[in-house]
Formats: sequence, C-alpha cells, structure tokens
Amino acid sequence: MESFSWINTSLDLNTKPLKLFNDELHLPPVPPSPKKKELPSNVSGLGTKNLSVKEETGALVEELNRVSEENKKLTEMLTVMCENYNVLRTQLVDYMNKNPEKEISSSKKRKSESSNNNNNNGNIGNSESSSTDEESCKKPKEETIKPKISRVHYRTDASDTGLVAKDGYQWRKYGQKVTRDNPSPRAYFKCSFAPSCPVKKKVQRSVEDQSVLVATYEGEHNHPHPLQMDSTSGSSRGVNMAAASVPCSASHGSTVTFDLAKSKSSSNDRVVKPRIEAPEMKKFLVEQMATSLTKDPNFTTALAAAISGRMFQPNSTEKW
DNA sequence: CGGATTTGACCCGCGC
DNA sequence: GCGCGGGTCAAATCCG
Repeated sequence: MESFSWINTSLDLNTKPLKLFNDELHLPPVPPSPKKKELPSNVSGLGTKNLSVKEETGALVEELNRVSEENKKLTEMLTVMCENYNVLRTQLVDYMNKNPEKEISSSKKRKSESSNNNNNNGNIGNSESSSTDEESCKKPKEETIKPKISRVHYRTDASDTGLVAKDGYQWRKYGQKVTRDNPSPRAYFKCSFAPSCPVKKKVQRSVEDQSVLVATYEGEHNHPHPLQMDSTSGSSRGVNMAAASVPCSASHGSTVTFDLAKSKSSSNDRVVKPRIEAPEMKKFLVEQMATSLTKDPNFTTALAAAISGRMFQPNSTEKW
C-alpha cells in the first residue's frame, strides 16, 4: 500500500532515521552509538578480529531493525493522530456550519467591480453568481458573507524567486504591487475562468521567511479542478504542479501550509496524483500536520530524545 | 497571432 | 479635503 509513502516523504522517518534529527536539531553530540564511522578505527586498531566485526555488524543490523520498528510505530502514531485530527476537524466544520460567524472580510468592495460584474454577466450563462453579487450590494445585511477568504502558505525553494503558488488552478496575473508592510511585491491573480469564476488570489512572500509564499484566496471556484478535467484530456498547460491542493474550501480565514519545495524535490518520484478526492485532502491535511510537527522544536526534540533514549536503553520494552 | 504577463496610471476607501 | 496605500485597469510587451 502507498498509505505510508507520503508520510515517509513528509517526515523522512524511514529514509533518514536519526541522522535527520541530529542534523536538524543540532543536538549535543549523542553518546557514541555503534555506528559505522566509529567501527573501522576500532577494528583496525585491534587488528584482524572478524568475529568482533560480525558481532558489531549484527548489532548494527539489530539496531537498524529496532530503529525501523521505532519508525513504524511513529508512523502509526502519526496516522492515529491524523485520524483524530480529521475527526476533530470534521466536528469543527460541522460546528462552523451550525454557527456561522460573521467573516473577517474586506468590507471594501470596489464599486466598479460590482458594476463590472453586472456588465459582464450577460455573456456567460452563469447568472447565479451575478445575481448574488447584485443582491449582496442591495442587501448587505443578508449577504454579508463575502467571498470566502483563505490563506495558504506555500514553502518554496529559496532560489525560486517567482510568485507562482502552484495550486492546480490556472490563474491570470493582473497586477503586482509593492506594499508597505512587505518589501516583496504582491501579485494579484484572477482565475483564468473569470469572469465566470470570481476567485482571486494574492501571492506575496512572507516577511519572516522569504521562502514562504503566502497566498490569499478570495471566493470559491465554481468549476471543477483543472486537474480533474485534465484527467480526460491530458492537456495541462502550465499545470505541472508539484502538489495538487485544495485551498481549504471549507474554511473561513484559515491558514494552511504547503511544502512545494519538498514536493518539488520529490516530484521526480512522480508523487503527483491528478485527482483531488478525499485521499488527496487527507494527504494534504496530514502533510500539513507533519510539517507543523516537524517544525515544532518541542516535538522534534522530544522525538529525538525518545528515539535516542530507546536506542541506548535496549531493555526498555514497548510501551507505546 | 493570440493569450499571458508586465507595469504605470487610475480608482477608491480610509485616516487625519 | 487631502494624502496615502491597496487594489484594479489596460496598453504595451513578451512568448509559445
């Protein structure tokens, strides 16, 4: 099953055990574990002791197996956590639906924009959204629900200077401004299906971390995901995205994080699945959790401590 | 050549 | 009323 493959790519649990944590956490030097680097010097100093070498090798293999099991357990733990998260999230969404709150949306809607919408409505057969826009202008009390605003963080390579947050949809850039609070320019995009699709997004690099793109989505797409359509045609102009994602359609003012850099690096393994159904959403959620977990120094420290503690206390039995 | 991008000008809300 | 700043427009330019 591929059920754990994405977890591994997110956490590198199985691929780079221990070294990952030591490198990333800058932990104080761990007591000398029976690792390969230490071994040859000792062996060479002791002369030809093949028996000890084999013993050491066996110990290493045993150690590796133990670490692998540890990783499996951690992966299972993560899976459980993800399931719990999904349950909680579902409950939260239900709660939000039952208790819709007033949104924190930009109250300033350009007058010209609404008029433009009214002007552009006739040609496309999608008069539904236009009528709601018009009504929203006339009845602001009733339709205070402005386009849903969601914020998505994309982690990109630092070398990637573009402002392209690849989310699978096709966007047309219509403006770029340098704002006061952020030296990085902010790019404005409209969905290429506009005006039938009213979704807009703003992309700007984070002030704190230049490798993070902050994309702010306004509105919801009223058309299927391009990748879903491409599944039949196969033509995906400019949609060679590394990570198909759903920009948190059900959340209001929420913030999610994608790791495009990591996805890009692993894109050689063809991790892209051109569909966004429940598994994709689940994957995205878990990746988000994994990213946030691995970024949390407390979590990584505790994890490293737990692993190292178990490594050097082989007597300790399973307790997770 | 048509569509996408760039970029300066313009619009408009907001604070003073 | 005025200036500032964010957002949008649209002509020019680029690109496949």
